[in-house]
Amino acid sequence: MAQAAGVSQSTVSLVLGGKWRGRVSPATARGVREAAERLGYRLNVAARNLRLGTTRTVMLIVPTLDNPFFGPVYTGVARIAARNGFGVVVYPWPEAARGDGAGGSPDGGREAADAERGGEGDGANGLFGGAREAVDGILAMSMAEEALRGFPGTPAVMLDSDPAGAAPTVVFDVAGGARAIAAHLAALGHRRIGHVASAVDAWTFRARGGALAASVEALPGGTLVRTETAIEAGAAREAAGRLLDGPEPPTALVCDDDLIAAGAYKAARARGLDVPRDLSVTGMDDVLLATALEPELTTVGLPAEELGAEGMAALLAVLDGERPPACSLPGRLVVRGSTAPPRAARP
Amino acid sequence: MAQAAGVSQSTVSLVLGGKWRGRVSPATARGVREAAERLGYRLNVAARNLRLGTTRTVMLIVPTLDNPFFGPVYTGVARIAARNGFGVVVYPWPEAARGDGAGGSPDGGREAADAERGGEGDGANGLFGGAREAVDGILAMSMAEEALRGFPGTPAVMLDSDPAGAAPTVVFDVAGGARAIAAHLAALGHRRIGHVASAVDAWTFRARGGALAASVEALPGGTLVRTETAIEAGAAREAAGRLLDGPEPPTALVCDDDLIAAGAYKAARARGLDVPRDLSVTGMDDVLLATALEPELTTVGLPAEELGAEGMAALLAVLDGERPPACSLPGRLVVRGSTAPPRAARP
DNA sequence: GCGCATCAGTCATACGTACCACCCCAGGGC
DNA sequence: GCCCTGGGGTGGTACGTATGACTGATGCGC
Repeated sequence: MAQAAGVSQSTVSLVLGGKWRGRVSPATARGVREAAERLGYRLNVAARNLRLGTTRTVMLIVPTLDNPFFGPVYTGVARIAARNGFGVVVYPWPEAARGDGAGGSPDGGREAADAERGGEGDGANGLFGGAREAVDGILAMSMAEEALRGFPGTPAVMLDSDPAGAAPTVVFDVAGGARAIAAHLAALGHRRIGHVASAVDAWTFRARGGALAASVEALPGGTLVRTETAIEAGAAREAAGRLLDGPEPPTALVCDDDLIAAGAYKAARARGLDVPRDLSVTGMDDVLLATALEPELTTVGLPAEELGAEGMAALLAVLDGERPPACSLPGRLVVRGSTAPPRAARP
Repeated sequence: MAQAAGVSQSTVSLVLGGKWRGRVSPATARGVREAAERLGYRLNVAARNLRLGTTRTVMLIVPTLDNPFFGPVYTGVARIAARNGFGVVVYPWPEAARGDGAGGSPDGGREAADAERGGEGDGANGLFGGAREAVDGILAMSMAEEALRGFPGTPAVMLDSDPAGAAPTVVFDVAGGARAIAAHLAALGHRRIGHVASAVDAWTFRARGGALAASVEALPGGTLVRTETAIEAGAAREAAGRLLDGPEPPTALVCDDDLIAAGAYKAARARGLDVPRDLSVTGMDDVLLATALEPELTTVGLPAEELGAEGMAALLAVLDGERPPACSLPGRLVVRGSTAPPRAARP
């Protein structure tokens, strides 16, 4: 390439690296670029990374791609990253989110494959997957801190995760959201409230449940009945059904997220209950589904894109050697058609 | 590190790289691993990538993270990749999917940022973002082939994209799915059918629309009325409404995906029409939403995970220098509660 | 005409790994 | 005692880039 352009390798690096101003004449620079274009030559990323000791790329770890909620989070991250010359790569890591294998390396089945090919645990830590590990920083969304153990020494910020940990965090004020829902239902006259909780063992759900329980119990005459549900379709419906079929069924169901609320709708319909006349239902997250349901769902909207942006900003601070303060973003109660006064409170 | 373990750098590389069997004694190998553990030492990924000229990582490009449909696709890709010692990284690239900027580099705002910092287009092609570009192969989901222009020379397989292109493809048989829906509605007695099409200009939607139109027009007395909708919430409702408010409204609405179908439900309800008694509605994709709706949606389930797995297998073949044959995966019509004979056909 | 500054570019080196070629040593056959 | 073999390990080099130190040429002030 260098001789194709009639210059030295240094000059090629200068030009293609974009820092030629004042060192290389515009004419020469143009010549180099044209030669590169002609030959389809591009700078070798691995060599650059090695030389610079940096990749200017961060990794966003998410529990799954099945949840559209992470879309806007990525958007926020990518926006701030781009503005600062960073790239973003997404790494879905369900094992870490579920807790199994969170202590291990981020290789998932790779180690198994390694062993299969005769490795029998030699490498000890996952060695394959260059690009995935070659990042300057990590944003871990809805994860336990153990998830970071696979990346010792890599700067990290936790999103929507327990702020009590060692790593800096940016979280939603999910407790505030839960309190807002409780206050809304209390104002409508509800006292006997059901909580259809997510079975996922994550800080965000623990925090929602805790705040909800505290709010309801502080209510005169308030009682909370609780059940858990997996995310599989149908499971939420069954779980909500358990509460509705119990003695003294609740007049309102608070669901840990919007998808669970959809299950609650179906449980209500199956029992001939009208939402919201016979049963109020609330969700959390305000994803597209919330307005696709009939009636539209009362829920708490969480600023997902802002979370991503704040998280990336915090990570940039960490990379600059600073220690960003913990950050909590408030949600917003969105009252739609799924909540109303309980039957008994009406004339 | 080498002297900490009392061996040469070569031996460290051998041991940590996992190919020491027969070259290093087990005792020495253990010593090296212990020293590495003690020092928190790990092999440098960038150096390895440079030396080997490979990263054993592939990139899955998706149009957006907002759509849960891509979750299972990733799962399928990751499964096959892991089995073969490859890592997978996800790169959401909305600009490419929309067609604007598809001819450019995969840098999105990065070039803008570059210019901002004084680059004024010098680098020409995106130079930042080491990890994102350092991949051995690309799987591009629901993309136009132009999206690959940003990665000249990188082996690629297109998923759910126009099979007429130069790159190998793995697609859903969306045309077959559309025909199955048309046949189902025809069997129920529907003749006047509305098509609420996605405004996204992608092969998959063009193929759906084309097959549907052909099927309906082949029907004795069959007519198809068509409208387009954006993905924004509410837009689908409005679009469906346009068809329902026209002269001689259709007795069935075929929607390009499940989310659009949810909008159609709302349009029907707003007009006092019962689904499926007054109006049949169908979707496509069979995402979770399909069973969250009431009534549950008749739709076509697409084998998303299988698509990912087949795609990754095809990419591995390409990396081996082979030329995998085009592959088309059939969908499966799932008849649920949203379709029924039209009113006129009933006694 | 001379010294000095500036411009345009090159040289040489280091980044950390993988692996070929080599070396050393112990043991064994004869 | 000598050659051979093979196991166990090391030396040295190349991968392609970025960059500080250096060089040669040109222009300019005096």
